[in-house]
Amino acid sequence: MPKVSDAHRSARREQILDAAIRCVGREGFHRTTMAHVIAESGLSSGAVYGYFKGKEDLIKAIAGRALGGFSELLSGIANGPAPVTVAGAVRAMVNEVERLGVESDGAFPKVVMHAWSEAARDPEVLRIVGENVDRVHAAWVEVLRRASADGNLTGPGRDSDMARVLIGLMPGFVLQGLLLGKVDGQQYCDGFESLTAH
Amino acid sequence: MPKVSDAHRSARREQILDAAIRCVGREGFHRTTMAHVIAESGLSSGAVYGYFKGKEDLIKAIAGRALGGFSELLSGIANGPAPVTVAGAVRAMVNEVERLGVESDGAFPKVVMHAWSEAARDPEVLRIVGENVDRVHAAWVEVLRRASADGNLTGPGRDSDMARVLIGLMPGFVLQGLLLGKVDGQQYCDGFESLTAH
Amino acid sequence: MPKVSDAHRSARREQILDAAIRCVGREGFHRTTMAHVIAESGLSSGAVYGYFKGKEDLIKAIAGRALGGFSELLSGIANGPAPVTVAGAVRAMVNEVERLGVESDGAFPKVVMHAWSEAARDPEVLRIVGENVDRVHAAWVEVLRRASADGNLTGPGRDSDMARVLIGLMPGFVLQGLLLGKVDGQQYCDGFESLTAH
Amino acid sequence: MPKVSDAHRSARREQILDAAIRCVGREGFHRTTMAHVIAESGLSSGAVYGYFKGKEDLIKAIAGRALGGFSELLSGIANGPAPVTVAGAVRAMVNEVERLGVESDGAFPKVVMHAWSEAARDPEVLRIVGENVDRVHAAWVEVLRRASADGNLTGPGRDSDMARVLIGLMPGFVLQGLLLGKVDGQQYCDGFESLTAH
DNA sequence: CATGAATGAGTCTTCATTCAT
DNA sequence: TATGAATGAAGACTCATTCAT
Repeated sequence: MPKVSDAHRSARREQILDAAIRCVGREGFHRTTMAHVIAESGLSSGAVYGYFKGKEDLIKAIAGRALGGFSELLSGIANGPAPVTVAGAVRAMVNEVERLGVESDGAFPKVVMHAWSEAARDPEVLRIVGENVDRVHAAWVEVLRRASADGNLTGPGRDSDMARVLIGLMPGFVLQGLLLGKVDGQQYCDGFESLTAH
Repeated sequence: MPKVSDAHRSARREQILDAAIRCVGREGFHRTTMAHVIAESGLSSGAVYGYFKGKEDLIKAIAGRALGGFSELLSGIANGPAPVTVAGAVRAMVNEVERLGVESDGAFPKVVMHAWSEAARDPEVLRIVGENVDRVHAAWVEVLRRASADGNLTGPGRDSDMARVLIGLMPGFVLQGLLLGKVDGQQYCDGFESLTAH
Repeated sequence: MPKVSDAHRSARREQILDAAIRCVGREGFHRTTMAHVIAESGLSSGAVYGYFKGKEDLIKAIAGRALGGFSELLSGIANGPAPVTVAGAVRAMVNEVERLGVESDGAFPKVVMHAWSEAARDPEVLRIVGENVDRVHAAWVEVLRRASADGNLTGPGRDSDMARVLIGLMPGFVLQGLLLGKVDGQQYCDGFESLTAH
Repeated sequence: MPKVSDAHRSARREQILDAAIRCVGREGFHRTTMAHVIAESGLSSGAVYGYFKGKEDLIKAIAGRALGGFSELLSGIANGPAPVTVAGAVRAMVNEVERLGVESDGAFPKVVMHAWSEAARDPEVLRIVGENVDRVHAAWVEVLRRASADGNLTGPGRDSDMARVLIGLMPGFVLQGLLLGKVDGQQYCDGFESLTAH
């Protein structure tokens, strides 16, 4: 089938990437074999290699996706119409993690965890994940400034440092969700509010 | 009766485990081969297999170690002589992470990350890591109670929920330390204090 | 009746064959992939397969070309107007090898070498190359007879045996040209004359 | 079986190399698969890879062997007790080629051909084969000088140039032996003598 | 007719584990 | 007990060829 449209090519790439994400959610990057991905995608090995140069390429593509939307989410809040509180933004972040987890049938938090682990050994993945985290950091800083402007963050303190801690809430939540089956997002947010609003 | 003393056996086990941790710090669990561990330990393959049943056994032993001392650290604070604040305990935890990182020549945070990732796919590792996290959770609850008793935690809120968030500070710190080279522990603590003490 | 003229078909075949020869000159028969040939020819895979049944067919076509013109060259000398000497014919052969090497940008001697190597394992190629060599042998016999008739070959000896040796001068020259960068044709001819005319 | 003697290791290497040579004699370098070599050697894949780094390593080892003994043969003649003639040395060379062909059950000339072909595309093999040819060239020069000293080579001419031609007699003989089933060594030598002693 | 995406058998290579010495 | 050579089941990737469009 020659002369395939760009849309078709791009749909095929997604198809493979989705299959790969399901596999990685089950087995991690290194126990996922190309044969698994190939079978899960419903394509032939040759076809998969036509869309991704190899396993590393696939891993990098997955890592790039793993933390895709969070900076947008936070930026959206920071620049949205509603008054902004830090606790509210945390709640939105936690809700998004839970939503993605359900949507992906549990794969999302595992894939994210594997991506972080992979970043610890592969400089390319490190760069990709690091850039994502930088974007999220910038978005948290925006949120903090807006919260401050809205009068909901009265104390002193460098936004950059606080943003670091706020970023850390996600790995903390994801990890515990993974380890303990299901950490209740509501309770996590309550815990955060209790700590910050005593 | 064994020909070698238990102390000798135990020292050999440590020797292998230390070698394996260095390897895993470099390459992760699945890219670390038994040949790497064998070479790094300076023993023969037969010898290594005399102390560990196989690679899985080694992985589980590493995972068991990865988060070993934190519950004791926090319990010590909770039951220590000095007045306790949450921020102070966070500071102690962050210091400990930094100390272990330096002591292990950078391997510690990476190994921890790999252990969490592995917990996402291996139920055995999940159990081991989960138990560790449970102990840390219990220790944070102790810290919170003591801080409350010392009059340093005035607000309402369930200790259990707050402990979840406090646990989460470690993955957050470890991850960012990994991704961004070196997150300054001092700034991380400052950020936490700013968020909580506005 | 074909929609494209025979001349067009034939030109396309040449185009593909030339591309394939360049590829084989670079990588040999077995490391040259059809994808290489397709890219080098500027056609589509379907087009290439329209002109050649497959890779084997292409290999045989190249092998058939590799030693094409030498029997004609020698026959031409044997039946030409000028007085014939063996040394002169050798010189003509060496010149032709050098000319083809330059013309093909270095591909010719390599392709010839690969064709001989392939003849050692593929009976079809063996037949093709063997027939070529037989023709060259017959042409050398013609040359020897003419040289004899011209009074330039005085000794006894079976023409057939001498022709075998004379054929061998080409592989010897091609091989050394390949291995040693560039064997000077002049010196090679001088060496031959020195050996034969002491 | 640990602690194997060097002799054992070296015997195993030979065992693998011999198996590989038989395979290459049948199928050439690139159609010989590692699986063929492994089966022919009677060892496991892991064992073969314990003695050779990979297929390339095996190819280079074979190429290094292909033309091993000829410089020694010629040097031996040049420095031997008997009076030396060029024709006699050619006869010895031809006999050696025939002997090796018989000894290897026909593999030798084919492997040599494949090695030359491979030298045309792999710089490493080129170096190995080129060094061998250089040694043979030096040995032919020795032969020519000795023949001269013995009064059996009366004409002028540069030894180096004549040696080039004499080297070329081998590829010529090997190739024709391959292409035409069996070129008679006796007749080849007769042809050479007729050409040089008219 | 031409195109080039898709196929899938076939290759090289690795590595956890065993066991004869 | 200690050794390390040997095993062989996977695993990642390639490439000649086909055929739907």
